[in-house]
Amino acid sequence: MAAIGDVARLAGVSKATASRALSGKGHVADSTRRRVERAAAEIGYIASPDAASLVTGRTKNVGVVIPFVNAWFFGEVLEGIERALIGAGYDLTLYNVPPGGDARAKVFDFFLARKRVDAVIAVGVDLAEHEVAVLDRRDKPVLCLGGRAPGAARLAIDDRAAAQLATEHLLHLGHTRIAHVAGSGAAASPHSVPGERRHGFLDAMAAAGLAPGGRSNIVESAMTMPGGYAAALQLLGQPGVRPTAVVACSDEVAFGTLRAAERLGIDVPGELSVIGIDGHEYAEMFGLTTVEQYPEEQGRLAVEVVLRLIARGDDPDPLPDSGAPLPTRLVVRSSTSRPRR
Amino acid sequence: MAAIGDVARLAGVSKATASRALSGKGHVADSTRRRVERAAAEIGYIASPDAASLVTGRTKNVGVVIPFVNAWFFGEVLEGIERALIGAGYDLTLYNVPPGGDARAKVFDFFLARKRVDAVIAVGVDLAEHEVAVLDRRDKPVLCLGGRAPGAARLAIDDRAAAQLATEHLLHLGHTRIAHVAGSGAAASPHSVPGERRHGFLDAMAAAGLAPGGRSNIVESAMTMPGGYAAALQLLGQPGVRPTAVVACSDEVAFGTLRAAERLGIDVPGELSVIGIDGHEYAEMFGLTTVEQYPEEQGRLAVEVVLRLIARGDDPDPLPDSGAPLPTRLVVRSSTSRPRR
DNA sequence: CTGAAAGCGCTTACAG
DNA sequence: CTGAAAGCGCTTACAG
Repeated sequence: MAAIGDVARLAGVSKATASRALSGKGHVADSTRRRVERAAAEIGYIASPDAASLVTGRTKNVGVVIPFVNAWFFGEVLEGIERALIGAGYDLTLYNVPPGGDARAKVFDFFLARKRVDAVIAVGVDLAEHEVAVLDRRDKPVLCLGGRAPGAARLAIDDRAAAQLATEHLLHLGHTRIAHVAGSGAAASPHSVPGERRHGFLDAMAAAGLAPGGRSNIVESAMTMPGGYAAALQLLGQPGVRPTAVVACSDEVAFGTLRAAERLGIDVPGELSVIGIDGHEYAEMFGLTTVEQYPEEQGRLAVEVVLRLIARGDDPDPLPDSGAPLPTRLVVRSSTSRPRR
Repeated sequence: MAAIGDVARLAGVSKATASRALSGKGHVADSTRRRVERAAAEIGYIASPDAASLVTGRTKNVGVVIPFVNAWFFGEVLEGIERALIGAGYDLTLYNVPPGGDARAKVFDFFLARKRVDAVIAVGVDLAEHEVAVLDRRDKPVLCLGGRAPGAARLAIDDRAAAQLATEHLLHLGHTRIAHVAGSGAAASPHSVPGERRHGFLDAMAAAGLAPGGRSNIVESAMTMPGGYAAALQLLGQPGVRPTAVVACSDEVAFGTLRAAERLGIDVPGELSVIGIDGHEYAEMFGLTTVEQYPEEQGRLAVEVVLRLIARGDDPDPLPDSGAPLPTRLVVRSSTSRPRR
């Protein structure tokens, strides 16, 4: 295909000048630049990124490590990242690393260990020391969105505060028998997203002087709609005193809880208030009160930061970790109300 | 970082031999190979893919053009593609090209026009002649999954047959007043997915001798849960004779229809049967009867085919287009039953 | 402002 | 089976 030599020949200049004219780096006379640009357009020349990477050491490619594609939050983040990257002229190389899968080692030890990306955005995963080390050695910045990695920059909402706010909303309405449908692993991994949210729930309950909860009012489930459905069915179907409100670990879990309530003939919000966390695009349709976060915007922001990290090279700039948590907002809809007396 | 020269020096061989030993191409004495491998492992050497691409002309990278990431079908396909690609040692470069967006031109004219990918998998989009031409000129195979492109290989279910089967299920149960919640653009674009499904509905109705439908029994909506909800609210809320069954264009639309029925106090399946198409992971929870397809498996298959296309080079092999449509299956659950007499 | 030359890190004929 | 050399397509000092 057309190479830069062809453009140079056609424009009657050297390859060096053609390169400078096209990249905009270095001084080139205006008339020369136009001539080169015309020649390039004529033969449909576009520089080979691989050849350029080889000499510049920059690939203009960012790797994204993400545990799920097909879950609302992650899908939104991914779309936000993609849009921002394309806008900046960068490619996005996708590494889907499901929890507990065997793909993970291969991705870190082989794919990411090569020099195919300039940086990595890790979404919702915690990286081990040795995983970061591989990238550090290659001088590849790592940015964590949500998860954590030793020594890496990090962007995240305050999950604990979000769950606390959700719980306080219910307390403020007058609820006292409040249950929490937590994400799986919440109790076992206190620093995971489900763990932090569970803590926020407990914080708020404790501050209100309410029993910080025997196990009875916290159940765990997969953070999906069917997960929430199954868990809520158990929680709400038990004979005996029922909670008057549920803090769901995520909006999807809340949707499942809503459906379980309906199946059991429990009126929402008359007999049961339900609040979620996330700001899922379906929340409005379900009338779900929730603490919103903005994953697409988070993805966009992650790209902004990572591009800065790439640009700064080795400058010991302050990490953006110091920044405040990402924004979050309580949106009240029809799934929560005062408890029926 | 470690380059192949370092490995060669450490192993006491030439770069050529080191390259051959590591790539497994060309003959190398077993003892030499082991020595080279040990040396590579010792200094953590991994070949730079960019340098290799430059000489081989292969990037071991496949581009995926996809209109949405965050919609169940597309997310599943993407995960399937990613898994298969990683398994084969290929990278996946993601190009999210939402319908009507301005990203599309940039992706085809710039990103895909470079030589960064060996092939392109286009999921659920129809490509214009000039879009394929760009890739053809660079000898990049294109595989369409779902959509179409002039001259490109194609993999797809038979959407028309799927909708026809869904409708026949209802007819077989004894329904005659059957409505269709179609996807937007169904009437305007007969060859789009919603268009084909609408046709399948009409085929079945006509074959049963039922009025092929004044506009009254077909409504269009976005192919999402809120879209289906809004459309079904209109459809079912009208005073007058109500349909006894609905063929939803997709499972998500069916979920929305279910929710609309519930809101209107219409019992499913007592007063209304609902069937979807897709086999969404939530279908079981909703008790939704549906015609399943298998997007993750489709993604896997797409990779298999595209890798074959890459390997064959310029051989005029038969395109896999000739193949049968991808598999599909009717799964009956609790959302459909005989109409109440 | 422009050009000749070197070199980024590989792989692949071509000899031996 | 192995090595020396050329070359993939760029960019970037270095001169001028």
